[in-house]
Amino acid sequence: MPEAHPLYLQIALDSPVRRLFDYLPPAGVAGAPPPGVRVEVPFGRRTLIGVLVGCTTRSDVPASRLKRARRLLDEEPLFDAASLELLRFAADYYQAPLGEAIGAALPVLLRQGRPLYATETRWQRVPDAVPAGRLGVRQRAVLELIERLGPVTTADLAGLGPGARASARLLVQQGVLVEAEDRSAPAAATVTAPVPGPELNAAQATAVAAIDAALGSFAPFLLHGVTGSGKTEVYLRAIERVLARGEQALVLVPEIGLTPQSVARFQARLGVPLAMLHSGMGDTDRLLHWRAARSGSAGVVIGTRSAVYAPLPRLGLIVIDEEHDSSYKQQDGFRYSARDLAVWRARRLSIPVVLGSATPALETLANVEAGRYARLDLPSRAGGAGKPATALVDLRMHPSQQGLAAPSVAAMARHLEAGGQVLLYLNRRGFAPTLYCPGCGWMAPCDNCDARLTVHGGSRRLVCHHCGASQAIPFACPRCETELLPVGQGTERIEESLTDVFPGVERVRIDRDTVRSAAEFDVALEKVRSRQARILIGTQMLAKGHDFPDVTLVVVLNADQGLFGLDFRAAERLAQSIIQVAGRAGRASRPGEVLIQTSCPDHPLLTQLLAGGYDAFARTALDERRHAHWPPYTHLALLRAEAASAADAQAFLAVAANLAGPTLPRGVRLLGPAPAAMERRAGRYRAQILVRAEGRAALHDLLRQWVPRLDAEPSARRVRWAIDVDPLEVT
DNA sequence: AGCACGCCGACT
DNA sequence: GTCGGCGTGCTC
Repeated sequence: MPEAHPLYLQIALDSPVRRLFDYLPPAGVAGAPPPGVRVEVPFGRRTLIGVLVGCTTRSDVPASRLKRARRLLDEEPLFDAASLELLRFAADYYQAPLGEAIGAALPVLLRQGRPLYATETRWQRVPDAVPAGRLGVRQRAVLELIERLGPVTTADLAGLGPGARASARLLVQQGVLVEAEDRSAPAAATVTAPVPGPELNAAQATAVAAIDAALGSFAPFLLHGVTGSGKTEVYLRAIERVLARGEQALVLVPEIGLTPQSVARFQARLGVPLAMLHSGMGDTDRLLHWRAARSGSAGVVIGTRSAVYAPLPRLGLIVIDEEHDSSYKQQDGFRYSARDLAVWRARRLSIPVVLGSATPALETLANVEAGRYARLDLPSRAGGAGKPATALVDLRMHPSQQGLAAPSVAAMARHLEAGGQVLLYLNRRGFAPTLYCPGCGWMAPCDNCDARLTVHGGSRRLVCHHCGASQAIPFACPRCETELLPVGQGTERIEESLTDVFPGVERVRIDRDTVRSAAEFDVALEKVRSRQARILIGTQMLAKGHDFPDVTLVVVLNADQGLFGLDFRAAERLAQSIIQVAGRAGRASRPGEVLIQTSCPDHPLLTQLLAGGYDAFARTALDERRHAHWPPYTHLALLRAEAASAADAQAFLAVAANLAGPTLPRGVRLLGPAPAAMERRAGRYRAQILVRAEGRAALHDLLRQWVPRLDAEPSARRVRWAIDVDPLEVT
């Protein structure tokens, strides 16, 4: 019978083609399946699994070229309407194919076609079917078991010993048994008695009350509290209220912050089943936890960036811990900000969202300033530890000896003498950042990048921190044969020089070279906690999340690196690092001390930070941003291109600039095309156009016309290009 | 992104 | 003669 109305399925496919694809419904499917179900379709010469996002009776593609979908994989949608809307918004906002956004939201195994629900195989008799030939012992045993119990599961068969499953399969082949996949009952949720939390201080109680009063409506909060002020306790109390209403909570944490200990703390305090979503988990685990979130059996989901898409049928609160953390922005492929999408999701669902940080992003502070977010302050450190005394060490007056100025060494001696631990922070790994020839001025360059090679002593190699290339350290200058000199300080060199400065004092270095896995991190942390190590040397890794209760002195070895960064966010990042790393000091009863080594002690950023803390710094920095027309007072998108030749990349961007149109939307400007700060990287030449807009709507008006034109542009195929909306780095 | 087709160099 | 290099083009 011919169909009365043609019905086409609009399918989102995880393919870089920024388009939906129309298909005829699978054979035997009548009516419109619900959006959100997975569909297996032929695509070119391959078979892909996509997600149905809508049905239509008209298609731009001639009917003769439409293929028929193979089959539906689901009876019910994987995403509810609100989740699908979030994904549509994300794809539109970040100019990504919807299929790519959906791909980010789905566990790998579901993308590969694994069933939505956990299933269990059951075997049962085919009525009246008789075995064709003689049966083996094991096959008879299987049939007898089914005679007694009815349909049996794998677990039942296991009692018959090994090989019972194979026997059952043989019987299926003979037509005596049939095999069915049944939805298995979800594993019983483990519920423990909640452990009561500590007494709240006044500020904490106020914060909890404010969040509690907002439950059931959209209300964004900035929970601003210094390290150790008890933000987590506020999250926990707020989540308790949410759970009491029969709702679920979503907690986003930075990549490094999701440790078994922090999950265990949530689990113990709340006493509800908790799902965890983390990129480090195996595919099977991820699927199990995703299912627990979707079924509602998990009361709380705690996860990193991609957990913002977790399916939560009764979501009542979102928490974003360390909201300023850059790991919330995906830096490749589908470049979304989990923090910003979380706020959007909260608005869509009319629920509160809590952004916690000791060093909020300037964007977030601007939202507070504009009255869009309510601010909740946790001023004092829980446990009453005082603010650390912070001072600058002027490197012009006290030249550093192997990275350490005399006042820093004296302070270290004092704190070690008093039984404290010392933390040295230097955001530069390796032995020395340059290998220099005093004879002719040559500095070992990377062959593939516009960068110098870093000297690594441990491996006795020169390593490029941008492309990963490495080579043996040359014995002498290749140009003039003079003996070469490592110049500058890396964490490795600092650690080595401490042998002379503090002989016999045990130390531990924590950076990507010494700590490659979570297990190694735990070993290093244990050395610190057990006080076996007295001095810690480390990079950014040390500034995030982990507490070092016995550290009483923090030395920031080189603040100058961040003072003159090319990126407009360099100062913000430096201030955040300093405050975060300083927060590691003096957590216990002992007062902490922080020293910041710099050649520019008069730099306003540093003086502001010292005199008025992060808030004072932020006010100044926001003023500067306003005057310089940077975010959060403007909105950015970055079109990056890279190609084997500099000319190709530049040529494409010149075409791209023209494609933006003779008249740009009001308030929109194109800055560039210009070469990237490091033009050559990993052997490819990079260039970019920065789009700056007064208003977000105007920016997106441009992007929605521009990006499809770039897609259609033939010369675009000669380069790799990508668009980054709200980029974190613009250099 | 895959996966084809297609048109020019070094090997059995 | 053909194996295979990666340029160009398409996927409902």
